[in-house]
Amino acid sequence: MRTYSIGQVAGRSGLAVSALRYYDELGLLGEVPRRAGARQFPGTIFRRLALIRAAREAGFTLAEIKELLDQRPADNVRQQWEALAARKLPELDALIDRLSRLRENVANCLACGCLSLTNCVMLQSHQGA
Amino acid sequence: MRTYSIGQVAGRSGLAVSALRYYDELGLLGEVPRRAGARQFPGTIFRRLALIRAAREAGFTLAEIKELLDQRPADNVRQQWEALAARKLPELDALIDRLSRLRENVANCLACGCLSLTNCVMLQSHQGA
DNA sequence: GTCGATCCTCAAGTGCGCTTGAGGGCAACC
DNA sequence: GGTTGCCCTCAAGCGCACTTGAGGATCGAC
Repeated sequence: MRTYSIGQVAGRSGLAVSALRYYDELGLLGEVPRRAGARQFPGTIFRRLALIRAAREAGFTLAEIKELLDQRPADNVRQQWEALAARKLPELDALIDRLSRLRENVANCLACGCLSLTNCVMLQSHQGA
Repeated sequence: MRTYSIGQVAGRSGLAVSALRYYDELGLLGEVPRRAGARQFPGTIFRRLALIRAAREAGFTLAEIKELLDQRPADNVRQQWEALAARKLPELDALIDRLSRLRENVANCLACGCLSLTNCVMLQSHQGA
């Protein structure tokens, strides 16, 4: 079974060597065998890293991802994932909504020159109590 | 002309006292008069803070906001703002797009139980070279 | 005149996800 | 056997936007 050095994994995955070591330190990469001290990653590392990246981009923290990955396959991985995803979906939705509104406001301000400070949407909608 | 203590400004604006002092330190609040050492904010501070908040939420850094606010009113504030907004709009759009796609993927994964690891969109679209 | 609330400064700490640097090792190639 | 290249650990640093803590001043009320 072919294995990969940390440099090779970095090259293929696009992650920095330091990031991989950091993930390993956090325990995100599972058991990583060593030969003469050097890490020897199995081919399955790429799928794992892809999952980590996808989860990161979806807004999960590394701690949450670890929590997820720590489940043994036999355990309730799926339930865990569903729980995390279900928790994150509304957050994602809210974020997208908020950003969309802001985008509108920024565009409006571009049009109105809101720093003239008279009737800008952004200013009005955020006025303190 | 009524003035406000830092605590009052914090209360009204929802910002922490420490954050206000931090903004002041960065020069975001302009000239703030003092009496016996204590800051005495004019009523206009709330509008200014609202602008700062709006800009922050739109993704501007405090440094960018300072750059913007440092322009004297007579200067090209409007040009500056337009430049910043124009620079930020595409970033906002890209971010919104990315998040929307992720939202879809997370929703799909929720449906497919992607951690069974066979044919998940998220995994496939992020597979390394 | 002293208590408590509020204010001040300055330095250091926090959280997250890494990166950087110092100091060192092993393995292969020439 | 020396050089190159990749690997290692451990500790510290970074960026951003703050927060926290130590140590101290000032004010009004009682």
